[in-house]
Amino acid sequence: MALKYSRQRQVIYDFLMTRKDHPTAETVYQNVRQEYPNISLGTVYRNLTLLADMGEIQRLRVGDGIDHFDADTSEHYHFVCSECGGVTDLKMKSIAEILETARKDFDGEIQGHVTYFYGVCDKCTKTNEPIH
Amino acid sequence: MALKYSRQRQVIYDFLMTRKDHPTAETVYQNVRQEYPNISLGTVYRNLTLLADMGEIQRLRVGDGIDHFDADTSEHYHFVCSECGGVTDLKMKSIAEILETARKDFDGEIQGHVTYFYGVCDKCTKTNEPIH
DNA sequence: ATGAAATCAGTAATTATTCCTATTTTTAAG
DNA sequence: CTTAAAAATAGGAATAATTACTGATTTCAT
Repeated sequence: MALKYSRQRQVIYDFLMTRKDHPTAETVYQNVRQEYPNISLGTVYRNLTLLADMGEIQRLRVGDGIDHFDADTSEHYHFVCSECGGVTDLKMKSIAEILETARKDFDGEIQGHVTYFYGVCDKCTKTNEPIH
Repeated sequence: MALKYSRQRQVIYDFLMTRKDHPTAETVYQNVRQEYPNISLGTVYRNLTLLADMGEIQRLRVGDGIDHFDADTSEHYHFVCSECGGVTDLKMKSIAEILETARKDFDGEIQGHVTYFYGVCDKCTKTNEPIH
C-alpha cells in the first residue's frame, strides 16, 4: 500500500473545497490551524504537493512568486489583480485551440499551456474611483 | 535626473542581447563576471529589475520558480521543456484575441495575459528514443 | 573641477519552500 | 483485539532565490 489516510490531509482538502479564492500554503495553514491547532506548516506543504501530484487539486503559479492552490481541477482560467494580488476564477470558453496554433511550426511535443490574465479587479476599480 | 548611466547595466544588457535562450540572473552573473570580474550578484539582480521596469527587457516566469530574462520585448510566446528545463521562443501567430474572449463576461479591467507552453523539446525527444 | 545623486560591491536578511528525524498514526494480517 | 511495518506527523533546521543595507565609488549637470 502506498498512500495512507491522514486526518490532516483530509482537513486541508476540505478547507480548500470551501474557498473560491485560491489560497497560498500559508493561508491554508493559518485557517486549518484554527480547528487543528498543532498541524505544522511542513505538513500543509507536503499534503498540498501530494494532492496536486494525485491530481485532486491544482497548483497555480501566477507570477507573484507564491504558489496558490485550487480544489477545482476542471479546465478554467484565472485572473490576477495587479493591485490587491487577488486570484479569482474567470468564466470564459475554452481557449485550448491555442495548442494547435502553437504546434503548427514547432519541433518537439507541446503537452499543454499555462495562461492567466491580469489587470485590475472589479473591487479595486471601484475603490480607486475619485470621491465626487 | 533620475537614471544615470552604468557600465554594469550596459554589460548586462549587452550580454542578454546575445542570447536566444532566456538566462536566469545567476547565469547572467556567471557570464558577465568573465569580462567584469568583480560585479556583484546584487548588481545583476538590481539592473535586471530596473531594465524590466523600464520595459527594455522582459522578465519571464515560467513556473520553475526562477526568473528568466529576455532582451526581446516584442510580442512572442515561450516553450518550457519539462525534461531539460530549457526555455525557448515559440514562433506562432498572435493569440491576443483570447483577451477579447476573457473580457466577454468579466467585471473588472483585463490588461494582459501571460501564456507559455510546456512539453518535451525536440532535443529531449530525440535523446529519449530507444537504441535500435 | 565639484558636489549631490545614483550606483556599486560585499554582505546580511528575508521569504517561500523543502528536508530531516524522532515520534505517532494508520492499517493489513494474525 | 493485538501487533508490527509503512506512512505520516510536528517541529525545527536547511536551502535557494531574491532583496535590503551600507560605506565607498562613479556619474554628470553646473
